[in-house]
Amino acid sequence: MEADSVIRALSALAQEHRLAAYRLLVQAGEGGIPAGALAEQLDVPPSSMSFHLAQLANAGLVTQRRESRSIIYSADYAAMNGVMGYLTENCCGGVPCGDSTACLPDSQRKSA
Amino acid sequence: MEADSVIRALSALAQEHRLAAYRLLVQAGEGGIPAGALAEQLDVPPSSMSFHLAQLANAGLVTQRRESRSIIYSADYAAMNGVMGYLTENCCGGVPCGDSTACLPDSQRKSA
DNA sequence: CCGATATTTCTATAACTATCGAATTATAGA
DNA sequence: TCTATAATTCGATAGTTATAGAAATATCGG
Repeated sequence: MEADSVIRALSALAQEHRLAAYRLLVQAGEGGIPAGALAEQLDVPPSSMSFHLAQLANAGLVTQRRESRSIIYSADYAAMNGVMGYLTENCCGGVPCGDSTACLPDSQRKSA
Repeated sequence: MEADSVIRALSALAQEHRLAAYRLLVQAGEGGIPAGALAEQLDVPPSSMSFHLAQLANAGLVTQRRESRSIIYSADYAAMNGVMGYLTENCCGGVPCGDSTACLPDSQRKSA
């Protein structure tokens, strides 16, 4: 992962409504949440929500799929892990440290 | 950790020079790096670097200490871990997942 | 105290970002 | 096709952030 895409991801998350939406999506898992439901839960007008979701999608943090009239957003865990890995890379001056940052939905988990 | 301080931390990191500076500090460990050395390594004018370091400090991501004429900045690992924990909280819809995000310098490590 | 070094604060300007109503596009059911 | 629902794009405005030179502050050695 390179600096530029990490910056886009961090910028995307650095906003009240987007951070809140993203966390709901992270917690929702693979099923995702439709745009309208996010707008309602966060009490943000649909056009604003759409703007924010577009930023998250553009940053690669979420994916979208149409399902009938709804557009369902879900968190992309790989992107999140990439960002966290970038931040902790070679941390602590070479001292070994427990920086295993990993969060995967069931389907992407390596069978142990 | 609450939303507001996480947003400040993410905003602080969502900028080319600050992200680069922060990573150098993360890698430098507890010894830290003086402001001038960061400005030089990143090829940023001192006044701009100072502005950016102030943002990182304000977000709680770095600490500063004076040492003779220099001001030495170091990464605050606890803050970084707080941010990552906030992002991954309750991830993956309740499915247990390896989201142990932790990065500590030697001195803050719990003796196992 | 003086000159040199290290860094910050001030100031102005340019560029970017958020907001949200209105208009538009896409889908579904009768 | 008509109507309702779901979401996005457009457009104007307000607010925030980055930039970097010049001036100010702090520290050190002699």
